[in-house]
Amino acid sequence: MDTFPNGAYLPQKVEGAIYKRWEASGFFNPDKLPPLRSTGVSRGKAGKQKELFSIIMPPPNANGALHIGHALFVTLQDIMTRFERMRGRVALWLPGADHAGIETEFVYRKKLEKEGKRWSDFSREELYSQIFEFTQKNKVVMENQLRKLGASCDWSREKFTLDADIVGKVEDSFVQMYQDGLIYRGRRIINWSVKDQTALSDLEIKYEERNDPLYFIKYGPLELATVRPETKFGDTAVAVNPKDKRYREFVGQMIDIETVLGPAKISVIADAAVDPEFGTGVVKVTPAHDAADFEIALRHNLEIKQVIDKYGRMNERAGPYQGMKVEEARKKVVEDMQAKGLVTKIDESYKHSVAVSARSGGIIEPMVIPQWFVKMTDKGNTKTSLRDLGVKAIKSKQIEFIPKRFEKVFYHWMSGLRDWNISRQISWGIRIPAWFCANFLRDEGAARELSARQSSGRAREGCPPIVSKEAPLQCPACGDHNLIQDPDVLDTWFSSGQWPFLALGYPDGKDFKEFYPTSVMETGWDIFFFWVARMIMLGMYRTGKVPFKKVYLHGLVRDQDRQKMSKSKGNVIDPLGVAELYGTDAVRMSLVVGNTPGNDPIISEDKIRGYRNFANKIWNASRFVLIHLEDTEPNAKKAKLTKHDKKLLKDLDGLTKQVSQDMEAFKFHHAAETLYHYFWHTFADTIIESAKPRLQSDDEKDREAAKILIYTILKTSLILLHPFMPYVTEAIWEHLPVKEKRLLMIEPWPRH
RNA sequence: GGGCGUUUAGCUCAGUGGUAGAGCGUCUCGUUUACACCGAGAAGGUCCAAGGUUCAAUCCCUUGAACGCCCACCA
Repeated sequence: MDTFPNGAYLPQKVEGAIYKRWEASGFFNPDKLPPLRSTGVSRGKAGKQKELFSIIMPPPNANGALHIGHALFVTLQDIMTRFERMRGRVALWLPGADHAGIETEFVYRKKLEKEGKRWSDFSREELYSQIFEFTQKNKVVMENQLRKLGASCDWSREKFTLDADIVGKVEDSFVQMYQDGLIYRGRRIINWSVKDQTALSDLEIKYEERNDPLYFIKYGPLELATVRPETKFGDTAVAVNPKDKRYREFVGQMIDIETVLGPAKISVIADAAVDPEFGTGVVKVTPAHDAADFEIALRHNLEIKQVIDKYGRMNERAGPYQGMKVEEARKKVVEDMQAKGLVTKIDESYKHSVAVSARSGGIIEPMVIPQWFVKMTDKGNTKTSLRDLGVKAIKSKQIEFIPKRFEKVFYHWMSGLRDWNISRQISWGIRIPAWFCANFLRDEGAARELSARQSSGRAREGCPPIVSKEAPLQCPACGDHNLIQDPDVLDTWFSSGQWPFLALGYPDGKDFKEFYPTSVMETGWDIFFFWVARMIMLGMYRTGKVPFKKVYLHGLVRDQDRQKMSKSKGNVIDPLGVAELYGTDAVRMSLVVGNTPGNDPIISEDKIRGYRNFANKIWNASRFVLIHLEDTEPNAKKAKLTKHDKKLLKDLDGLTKQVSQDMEAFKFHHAAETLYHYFWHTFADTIIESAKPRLQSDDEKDREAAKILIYTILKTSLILLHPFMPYVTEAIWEHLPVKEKRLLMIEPWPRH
């Protein structure tokens, strides 16, 4: 028994070697799984149909170390995979890593800053290769961390979102969607992040409540309220509600107004979007810098006049205020208007929401800049309406959410879908496969001076963009040879939204044909819209099938005070650190027990310690059993089981059944807790205790019965516990006196 | 302004139309040779509130409260 030392279980001494043995066995690879021993039939053959299980790992961002949230998904997905493998399925868990465009670019910017270098010191190509190297290094670190956490994924199939074949397929999708009219180059109001110097999608911004003064300003005969007087240079109308009797006489008129730049004329329009209750019921319309105003401009064909530039400074239209930052200009404009007596009132108590970049916190300036958009809805065309495709996938029950309530969340979000801006003005990512000729660029530049309706509706005067995977030699319309590729890159979620089928080798790959649609997608609810909803829509569009049959959504790991863990708060639990300290199994158990789908789990070091104790309990109870076996399996023929023994073994079957049902129903928290309680308080505290005197009995048959009893229960318990606590169970399994023993990871799950 | 969720023991959470559950914590006892990362035992709950359905409600329905979250073109 020297390989099975006394005393405490020391995970640090066994985990590394065990993972190596698993990996070397090849059993992570579904192609290399051996037949099931119990039946002798080949794995996965139930009837003639192979029973497959597949799960695609949400690729972690290759820009840093894994955090506790990653440990949570590893635990849940590994539990599923190990369970399915043991019950005989051809189980594939496909790992990957994400280049994570904008996030990685920001991380790398900070890294450069720390090193005293500047982003602008490098060419685009230099930066790209530097960041590529950076992600490759991180990827290796992450892979080893995933190993440490016990992930039984098939490393031979690992994919990176920038692998050449993946990039090619993403470009194919772009081209296809362009041809289908699902992707278009559009001139619409977008979220411009001044700080980040890129456009962001609606999901990448958040709203912060601010207290800004509301200025009441004279506009000739009218008076209106605004928080942004500095944008008045971009006003192209004044709007009132069509039902508002107060202003009826002005609608359709040009009114004379006095401004800080002198007298001017502006038209008054009526639009239902104006709330007569707000302020004076009159609103200035600034289509270039306000999303609502842009919509109004579309309805009334107003001119779009940009007055703020990409750096958040006033442009030439602002006259004397040109070059000032927005905040500064606001102050000056108000002062000058006050001097002219144009400000009638200032409401200092006004509260409203301001859009900021969710990532950097920088202010969002709505602007009209040409971008690439994915059309989310297509009236009447259910084949190309991404929204219709997505809704259909859920309505038809081809996809089931766990927990179910996310169905409602999904429909709700889908109902309000707006077109998705997928171009980012950054370097790191998949470059947009579109080329522009001089004519195109001239035309797009000129379009800035056109009205909303003109620029969106008119036939192009210039050439269209050339959307193609390969660089074209010349513009087919004008013959220009000096084509430049669109400098922008794709939103990361555009590529990761296609991950399930891309990672499996769509459209011709063997894995794609075999494993798609995948069995389950397991991820956090925080990226439900970003990722899950888009995978569903893009999967349906591109492959005609759902990307997965079930979606299991876990929550955000929080600390004892329910706070989100973050480095700045200093409340993070480093999963690798605690795994080293208390053992991986303890960390995994603490992440799964008491954690129901869709809810945020709370984890503390105390909880982890509790399961460290449990691992130790398993270790020692096993040691006790093995000491009494003296290295041989107990002989059933010699044993005389009592009625009570038989009842206990029947209870064990009940446990197996209960746990199996829980696993199949994705109630991992319940299965884990049931096993914990059974092993410790039923098996160790009661059954082993009462077996002690019998193990000393003079009656050989009674002695043998006691051995059979505790050995049988131990064996079954180890199997059932293995998906949850793979290391300690495998470590003990090595010492069991089983003939022709193989790894516990492929031991058949008991019948139930 | 819409929508979603939560509310059960001191803490973290399960759970069921039929006498309320676990872990941790607390208290008492125990130096039993697998384990002190242990064992035996105990205390501790109007299951958020009110009303309804029912023979019976913590669970189903209605209304409300508190807390949390998501969505939204709040000038």
